[in-house]
Amino acid sequence: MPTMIPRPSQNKPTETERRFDSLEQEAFLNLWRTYDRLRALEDELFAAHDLSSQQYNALRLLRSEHPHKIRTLDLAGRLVSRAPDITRLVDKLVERGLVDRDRPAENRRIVCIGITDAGIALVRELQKPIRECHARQLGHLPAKALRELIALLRAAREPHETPEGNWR
Amino acid sequence: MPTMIPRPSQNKPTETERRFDSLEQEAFLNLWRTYDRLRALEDELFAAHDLSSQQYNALRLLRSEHPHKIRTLDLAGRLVSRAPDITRLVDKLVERGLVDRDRPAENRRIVCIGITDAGIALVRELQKPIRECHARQLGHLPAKALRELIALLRAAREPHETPEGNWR
DNA sequence: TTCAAACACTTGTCTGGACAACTGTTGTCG
DNA sequence: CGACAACAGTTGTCCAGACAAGTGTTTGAA
Repeated sequence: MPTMIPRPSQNKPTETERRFDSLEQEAFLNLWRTYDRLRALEDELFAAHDLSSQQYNALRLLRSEHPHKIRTLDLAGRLVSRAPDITRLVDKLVERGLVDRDRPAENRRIVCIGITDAGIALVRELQKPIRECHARQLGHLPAKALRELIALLRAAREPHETPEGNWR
Repeated sequence: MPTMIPRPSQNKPTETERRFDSLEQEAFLNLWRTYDRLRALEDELFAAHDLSSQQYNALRLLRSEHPHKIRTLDLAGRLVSRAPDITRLVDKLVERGLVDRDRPAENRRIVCIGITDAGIALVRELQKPIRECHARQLGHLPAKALRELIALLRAAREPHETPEGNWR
């Protein structure tokens, strides 16, 4: 057995000691693995509608702000996952007529993005299948466990959220 | 307030009702967000060594099997994240001399991959900075919380793991 | 024995994500 | 007023990830 973390005594190695370098690493790799497994289910659903999860995410956020429009970089900052490529992400949604952009005359630096009726219709159409998908992902856990999981995840990333990090 | 899930009574909306379509969705989005935030820290470290987390993952796995070699698709199946592009992932590691491949004469269909001394040296060199990185990611949580988190994550993905899914 | 099916990758090709460099716009300070 | 920095995106370019189609190898059944 190659490199292994030092242990004080001769007990049998724990799961962490056998497979991971630290408890924190075990937690992170479990997080990564779980995300990967669960995302696969979602991806399948979104792919059937030619959407990525990030695109759907943007639509959901824009719908919740409707009829208000929001700035491009605001949108980027509120997505679940970091999105340096926000321009082209929005480009594709515009091409499909799901959102629209406009550059207000009073401040021509910014670009405001809003969801169209077609976009709202799509989100509406997806609502039920997505809820079912989430049920397949996590429906086997009781509500209590889900709430504990949510609380622990929040605590886990808390130091890494910027104060204005208002994702959803 | 646009589309919102029906509620039985007139209490004030819960966090879930205000921002998410279901508790399962809230859990999944928290999982995604947390993964995204924590991964950013890791990525920075790996990028400094021109590695992706998936590549490091492969190296770590190969090192743990050293001096045995393993088949390409075995390797792919044991990575944390799904890797349909395993060939080219390994290509890059071969180019850098971190792993080597050979095609055994007794079965020329398969390709076996092993880590080289240079690969072992790199993993060794990275071990300390990575442990520190994991501490930055999650060191603020007490061990008890980490263990609870790990258990919940395991339970969450359990139905979505194939029986032979022996990732690490 | 031969030939089709299964296996284990490999390659072609496309799309999306990442960073950096660039453009146009607006504050702001001498 | 004029120049320069800061802002808000946008574009160029590269690289990783995904799927599908292709290649070489082996098995196994007619």
